[in-house]
Amino acid sequence: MEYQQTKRGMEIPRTADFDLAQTLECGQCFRWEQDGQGRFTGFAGGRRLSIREDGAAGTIVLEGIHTEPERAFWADYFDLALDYGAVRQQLCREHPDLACMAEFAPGIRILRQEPWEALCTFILSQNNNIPRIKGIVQRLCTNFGEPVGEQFAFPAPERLAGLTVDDLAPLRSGFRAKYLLSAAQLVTAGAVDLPALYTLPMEQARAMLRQITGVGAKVAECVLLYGLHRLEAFPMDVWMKRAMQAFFPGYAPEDFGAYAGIAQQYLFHYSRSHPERFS
DNA sequence: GCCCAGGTATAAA
DNA sequence: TTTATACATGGG
Repeated sequence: MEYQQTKRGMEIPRTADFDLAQTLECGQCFRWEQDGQGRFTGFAGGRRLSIREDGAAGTIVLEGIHTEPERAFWADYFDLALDYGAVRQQLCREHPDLACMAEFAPGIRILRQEPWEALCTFILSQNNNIPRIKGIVQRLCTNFGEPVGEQFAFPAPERLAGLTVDDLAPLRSGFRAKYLLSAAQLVTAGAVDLPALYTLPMEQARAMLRQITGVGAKVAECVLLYGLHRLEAFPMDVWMKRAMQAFFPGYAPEDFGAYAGIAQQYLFHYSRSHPERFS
């Protein structure tokens, strides 16, 4: 996706392929907040960003982004190199029943988040709601992360590996605290090799993640999709199982191919928009 | 107060 | 291999 540089920062076209709210509020990330005017401020990779739509200019503005390394970082984070419009068309062509569903989240993009942060946040997400997950993640950063300007970076696994459940009490994360420690310990010890997950065959990658206590099928799939950008991953929860049975009987996730994760998002948002069809 | 959250570990069928 | 329950906590 092309961009232009202006006084305000980096600007990219506001097309149907990139919707900030759909992308940042869909439950794939937990460190973005919207102010009253549609401006999202978030934190990733030790960097802070405010991003908003400018309807008049027809652009999405990455405010204050003026250097090449910053541009490169956020272009990668928002996955600007992938043509989501083309992917959407391909998916809808191969699976016609997806066409009407894609209308409910056409501008969603799969962020390239850091694997460790995604692992932790999806462990925290289980049997939980987004507002509270955000609160726990914020307390995790302020209590154990390195200060970066006025914010705090996400704490490294080594920082957490030596802690106890009692140490994590300030997070108020409940039963998930012990899961967080299991993840930190296995990652620090090397039993869970996060960089290897980028290229390992999916089944091996899943098995590696599931060594962690508290990482089941759903969390492992979320980590692979949202943390490793393995777009063939297909997080399967109760809703998704019902949606699959209702609309794609006999389908397996892998039938959606290399972009199953994006198809999953269309299906998920569609099913959430039509709860009456699943009662 | 009550219900529930994009689950998982564990113990029974 | 499938089905029930506890789990910690707090948002709505």
